[in-house]
Amino acid sequence: MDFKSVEQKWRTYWSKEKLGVFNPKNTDKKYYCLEMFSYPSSSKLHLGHWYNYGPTDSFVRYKKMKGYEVFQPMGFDAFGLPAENYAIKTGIHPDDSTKQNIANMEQTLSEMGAMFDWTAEIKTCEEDYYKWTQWLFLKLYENGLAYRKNAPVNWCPNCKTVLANEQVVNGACERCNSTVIKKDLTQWFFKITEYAEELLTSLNGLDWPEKTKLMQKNWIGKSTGGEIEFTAESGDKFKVFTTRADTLFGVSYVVLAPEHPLVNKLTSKAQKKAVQAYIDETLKANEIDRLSTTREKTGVYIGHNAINPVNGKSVPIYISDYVLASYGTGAVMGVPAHDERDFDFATKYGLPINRVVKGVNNVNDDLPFCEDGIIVNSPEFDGLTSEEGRKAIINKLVQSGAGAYKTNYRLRDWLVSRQRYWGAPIPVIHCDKCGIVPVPYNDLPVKLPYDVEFTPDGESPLAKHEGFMNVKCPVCGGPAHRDPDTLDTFVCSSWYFLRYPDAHNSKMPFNPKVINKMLPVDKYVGGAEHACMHLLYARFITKALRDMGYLTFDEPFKSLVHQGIILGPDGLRMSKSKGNVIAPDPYVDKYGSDVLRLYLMFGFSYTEGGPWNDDGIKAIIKFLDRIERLAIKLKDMKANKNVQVEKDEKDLLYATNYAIKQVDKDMEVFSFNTTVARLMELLNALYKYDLLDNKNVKLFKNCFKTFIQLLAPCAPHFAEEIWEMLGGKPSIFNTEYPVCDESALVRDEVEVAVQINSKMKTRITISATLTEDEIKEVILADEKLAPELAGKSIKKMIIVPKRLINIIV
RNA sequence: GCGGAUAUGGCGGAAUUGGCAGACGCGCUAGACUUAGGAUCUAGUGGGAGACCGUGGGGGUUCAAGUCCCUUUAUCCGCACCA
Repeated sequence: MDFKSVEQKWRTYWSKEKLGVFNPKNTDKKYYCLEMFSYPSSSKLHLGHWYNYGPTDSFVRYKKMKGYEVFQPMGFDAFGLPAENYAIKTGIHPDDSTKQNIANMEQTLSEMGAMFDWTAEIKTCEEDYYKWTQWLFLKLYENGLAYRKNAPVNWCPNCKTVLANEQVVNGACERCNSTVIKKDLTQWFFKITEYAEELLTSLNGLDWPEKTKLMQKNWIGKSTGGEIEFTAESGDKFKVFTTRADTLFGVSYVVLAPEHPLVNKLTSKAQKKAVQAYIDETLKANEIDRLSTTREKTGVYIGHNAINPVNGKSVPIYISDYVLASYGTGAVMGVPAHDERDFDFATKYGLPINRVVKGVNNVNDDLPFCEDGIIVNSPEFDGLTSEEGRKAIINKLVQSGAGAYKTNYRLRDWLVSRQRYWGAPIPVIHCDKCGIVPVPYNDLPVKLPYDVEFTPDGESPLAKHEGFMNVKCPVCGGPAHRDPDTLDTFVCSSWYFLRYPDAHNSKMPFNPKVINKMLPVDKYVGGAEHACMHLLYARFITKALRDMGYLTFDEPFKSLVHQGIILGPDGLRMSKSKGNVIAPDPYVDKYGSDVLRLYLMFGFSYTEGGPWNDDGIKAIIKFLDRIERLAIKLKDMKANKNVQVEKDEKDLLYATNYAIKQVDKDMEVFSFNTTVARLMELLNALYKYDLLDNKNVKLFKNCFKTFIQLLAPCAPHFAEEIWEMLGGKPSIFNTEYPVCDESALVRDEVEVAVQINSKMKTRITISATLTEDEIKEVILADEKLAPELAGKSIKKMIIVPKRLINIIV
């Protein structure tokens, strides 16, 4: 088959017939299947795109044949850092390079032959999209969900620029190799923590991979405990958060994060120098290192003490980098006897280690003992369990005003400011008189100016652009300036699924009437690397918009699937530097897009992925060749008068209906490799039937046509061509999906395994309808088993219907 | 470090969820057909002469474990400014 012209022919046909275009009249039968849109990083699709979009398109085509009105949109997550870096390197404007990349990707996406609804395409860098991203920002601001505060950024003192974590290599700037430090900037945050509890609890109702739900759960990191107020000798008060209030009597020191606001004030003169040196060092460390439990604990005494509210004891205040300003209160109490990190710390700095919990029932309670137990050395609380003690101690502190119950989340508010050009400008104006003034809705979008300079010299191109920066205050009319920052691209992707069903609305980001019918997304398919960020942000935005009254659903993605990762032939992640990148295009050129798609479906477990291997391609080519040969043969086969349905025909019908049933089941759960395996089995059965002299041609042809229908979602161009060759009316995707005839699957006899003492002995074929007693009779009469059973008494017989019999002697 | 996952023939991968391990395919072996074969068709293919042994290693539960429990090793993914 000349696949090039065939594939072109059918793509043209599909496009003419608007096969992929959603018909809103059928919204009641809608199936919204969404693949994560791609970043237009280069001009070509890589295998990862193919792996995400190809098999998922087969799923969508399968759903279409099952009678759904499918909606499968595609777009581009077009803002982002790489385009800007590329501009700095080459001078090519991000707008130009991005648009060029998108045009190329659209071309290759169309060659894939996926049934995307291009009429709903989105590009996040276009004004008619980012206008609404800005609208979203203003809505969140209006509802108290966007606020400003100081937060550290990676700062390269040499380039005078903010760096992404990715651009920091071993603590140094990737460009100039200077040591990167943390620098505080006032930045915008979204208050995702306000939804922490709901984001956690409503995970339960989602049809998502369990591991993804678990990762989000851990990421949100709920812990319950108390906030306890210590008073410094200076009179300043600060709180610590703890889940182990039961160990409060064991506190031998407290630790503030080096960034804690009180550090400067409380540090004694004598310790100033040491403390400052430690803080400077901390600014260089990244968070992963700081939280490492095996890293040696370091810290500095600040020359000031604090009073433990429960017993009035004075304990030293330290700073240490293992305490993070961003979690809890930025201060912790040190209980060396019952916490490993505190134990290490106390051992190193010679601090007292006071046991206040004992293990029960002879458990090994060597220190540090971090489990719950019985309280000791804590006057009126001795003898309580840890559980009771936590409550009793917090209750006492509540009365004295020095403590409170507190639920803490590891989840932090979402920092959305980026000191960069290529993103959606933050629609806010700063006025000396009026303060922060949101840009009026009528003035949206705040357009990104095109005429900017890209130099790696510090300030972002927007901050230097006077025409952009200088504006009149919308309130007082006085001189004011724009916010020079742009929004994190995760903001753009946190609501794009809401835009697709109403992509051309120029009055609103979306019409609630439309999208409340079209959403939630029925199936979302994309990489597992998004488990904690994108997927959490999208859930948050959905809930926020719901609470503002725009949406009537609580969750954006009802059902979620992660595809795996295709590795290089060496089993390692593909990368240019390793030289193991496999490009899809040569395969598409040589064998066609159906072959590549089918191989991706057959050669891997979809959710696992794995190393690329050329040999697998051959299997697919052979498979399609076999189909085509049989089709050509069948085409000229004249219907005969033989309409018998005997053993061979029954076998063929069994194979056909078994395939219908299994393929249906496997497609539904994205088990594409077994889908193709079942199709190969059916083809083998068809070939076997073809060997017979005396065939029922009509039945043969019908089974083959059913086979082609089952194949169609997986090899769409090829199947259309064969379908047409056999006199079928295109498009095959408008035909009804085959229905399994269960009666063809009923077997009179079944083969069961026979074990003696759980060891496989033999297999016997018995009638499928036998009762347990009858089976026992048959077994005992079986001559193969007689010698095995001779002289032994049967203790027990375990019968698993239609599968196995285990005789215990 | 923390969080999440994975490990099955020479290879990619199956296994109705505790019930015949290795579906389907690649590769390999033999045969058929052919002027020819890196095409096609047919048959075989976990290891071992064998009793038996086999799902990363060790231990356990069970009539029965790839599947459940404990423990251990290796590899991969994410960690909040890559998207």
